[in-house]
Amino acid sequence: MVKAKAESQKCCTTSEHLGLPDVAWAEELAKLSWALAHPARVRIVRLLLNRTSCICGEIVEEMPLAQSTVSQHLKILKETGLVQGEIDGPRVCYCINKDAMTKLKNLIANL
Amino acid sequence: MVKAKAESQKCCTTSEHLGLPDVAWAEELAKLSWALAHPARVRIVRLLLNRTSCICGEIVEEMPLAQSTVSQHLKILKETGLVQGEIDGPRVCYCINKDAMTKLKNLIANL
DNA sequence: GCCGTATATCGTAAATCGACGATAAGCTAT
DNA sequence: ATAGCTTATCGTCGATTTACGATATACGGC
Repeated sequence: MVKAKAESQKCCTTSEHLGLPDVAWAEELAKLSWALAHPARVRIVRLLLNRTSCICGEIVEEMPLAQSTVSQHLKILKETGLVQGEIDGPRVCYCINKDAMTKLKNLIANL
Repeated sequence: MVKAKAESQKCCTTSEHLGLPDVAWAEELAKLSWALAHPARVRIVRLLLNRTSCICGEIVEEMPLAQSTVSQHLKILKETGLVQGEIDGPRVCYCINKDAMTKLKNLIANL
């Protein structure tokens, strides 16, 4: 995801976004956009938004993908912060991280 | 980008988004998100939004990337429809496609 | 303890991405 | 038409993504 190298380059402009310098801001938005850059992940997010919470197994059932593949997509969504999962006995309950969702929406809306 | 196979699977829910069935909607959003899933492309979009128009050469100068690499990113942005370029003599003038931009913002806002 | 269920991780293979330099293609002016 | 500038495309390479099955891990119940 091309981290670092941020300070060695000029910004496109001097404008700032949500308090971030341009380069960091671009990376922030790119990271969140990337989380939604696959139809499966979009559908997972959509699913979670509909239900407010959802155990992993339900997600797998809704998707035409193997369990391990879905688990990988969930991992990506967790890493970007859009989704969080908490352990509930033998299963895992996933839900949307509303703060991250809001941040994404703001970043896009203020483009 | 996992095309096709759309009709053989149930939707996550019966809800619809901007008139699209869930699967097509997910692919649409994923495609647009993917366009912004790289910091360089985010910065290009940002640059074009600031200036209302910009020749290719200016974009290249602002980016710490080779001309061919920038050209590839521009190609991706054109393919997703976010950006359009019109030929102006020996150079190419790029600008944002406001319709596509609006669509992206709506898709994200209505998530 | 041991078993069954649920989820994560590993290992692997194919496809795609992202970067670059080199080269082609398009236009203008001489 | 040739020369020069601008942009696109090609070819290549390494890194990353995406997918899967197989395996490991974690938990609750017997």
